[in-house]
Amino acid sequence: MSSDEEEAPRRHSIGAKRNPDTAEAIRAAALDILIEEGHAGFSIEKVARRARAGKPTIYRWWPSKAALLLDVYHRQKRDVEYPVTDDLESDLALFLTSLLRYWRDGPAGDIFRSIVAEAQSDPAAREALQDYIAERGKQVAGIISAPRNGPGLAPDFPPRIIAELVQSYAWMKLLIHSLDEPQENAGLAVRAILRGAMTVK
Amino acid sequence: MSSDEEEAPRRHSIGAKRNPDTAEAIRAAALDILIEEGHAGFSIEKVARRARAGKPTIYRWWPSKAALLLDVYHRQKRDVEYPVTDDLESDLALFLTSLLRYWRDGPAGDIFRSIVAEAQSDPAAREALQDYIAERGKQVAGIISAPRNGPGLAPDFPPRIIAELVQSYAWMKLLIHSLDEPQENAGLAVRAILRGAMTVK
DNA sequence: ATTTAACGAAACGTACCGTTTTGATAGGAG
DNA sequence: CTCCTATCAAAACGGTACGTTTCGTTAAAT
Repeated sequence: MSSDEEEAPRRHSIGAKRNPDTAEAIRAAALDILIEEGHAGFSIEKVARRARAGKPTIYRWWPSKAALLLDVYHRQKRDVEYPVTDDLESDLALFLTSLLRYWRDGPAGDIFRSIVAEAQSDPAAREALQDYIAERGKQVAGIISAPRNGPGLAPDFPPRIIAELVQSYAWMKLLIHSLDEPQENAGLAVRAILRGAMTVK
Repeated sequence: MSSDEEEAPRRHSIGAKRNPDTAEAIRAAALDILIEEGHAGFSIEKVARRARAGKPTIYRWWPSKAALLLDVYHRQKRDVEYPVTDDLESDLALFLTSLLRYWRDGPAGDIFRSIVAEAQSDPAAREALQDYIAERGKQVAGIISAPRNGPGLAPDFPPRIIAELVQSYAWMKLLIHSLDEPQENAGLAVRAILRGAMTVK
């Protein structure tokens, strides 16, 4: 149980401009701590220690925990598919399962979980999260509204609602740590959303 | 800015058994603080001060913040409808809109938000939350699977998936503070889930 | 009458918050 | 080349909350 836990390159000011190494060390430390200790063990103080950075340096560039987490999340390589084929249902199912896998297999899920939690305390984080989900919602709506030869969305149906349904399903699975359910469930959810779960009349 | 902010009945031990007044004062203080200051301002220390209770008393009966919050949430009068008529779609829409209204108009939404946030740090809270959602899921599945004269769920379709879709939609609206959207959206979501959003083939 | 358990109050050591101060560093403007 | 300026790490600040321990009290339980 050392005090810095791995990495610790001594750095210092490089003059009257931001040191990119410091910024990167802070982001890396934040990510590592989140992975190793989870949201409960995450603090700016620990990030500073591990990155060998001063706390003021962190607060100088990231006004809050949420800002740092959002930055780290956005810089993660996003391995999520947004396919557009002639089969809307399988496109949406593929999006959903790839999102769930992306959250499950890498650190992205842990980060996003923390952001959602933080957004319940920090109004600025909440706004950022609202904007983010709206943004992603548009992308999903892009899948949904793309021109297809096969059957598409009913013309009067707002694609945003469908996007929200898919997204919120993924959110809940993330937040209650049920990302490792069988893939069939996600497929069934998408099937319900697009083709309905009721008996045909 | 007084130190106790309203209520503060002096209490003491009533012998070798739990004092129900103390328990109630603690729950009331917790609720008030959550309403007035939100999740960010909520702490066991504040609850103790406001309830004129000792911190050990709180920890004696509620092992964590999450336990206290869950207790308070469960004791809220639950004004949510679980209707069963011959029209499954309107039943589910009524459930969903009444849940959203319940969260929006009273303190229940604030409490539940805090619980979800807390569950991202506290494993015990997470388990409790998993159990809770499973429990509620069964109730919703009860609506869905109830015998009806009208058309019901496709026989091969697991009701749990439908329940989860409806619940997760409500969760997201809660967590990003979008409970005051027009009711039509909830209706559209339910329509999609039950009858599909695609053009009929 | 004695044991037992809960209670409020105070204090403990630890951790983190967000901010301030200090002194070293080196780019940028004139 | 010289100052100005912004960044940096480090240390310390007062404040808050954590979860626990210690103490003196109250009164039910036995």
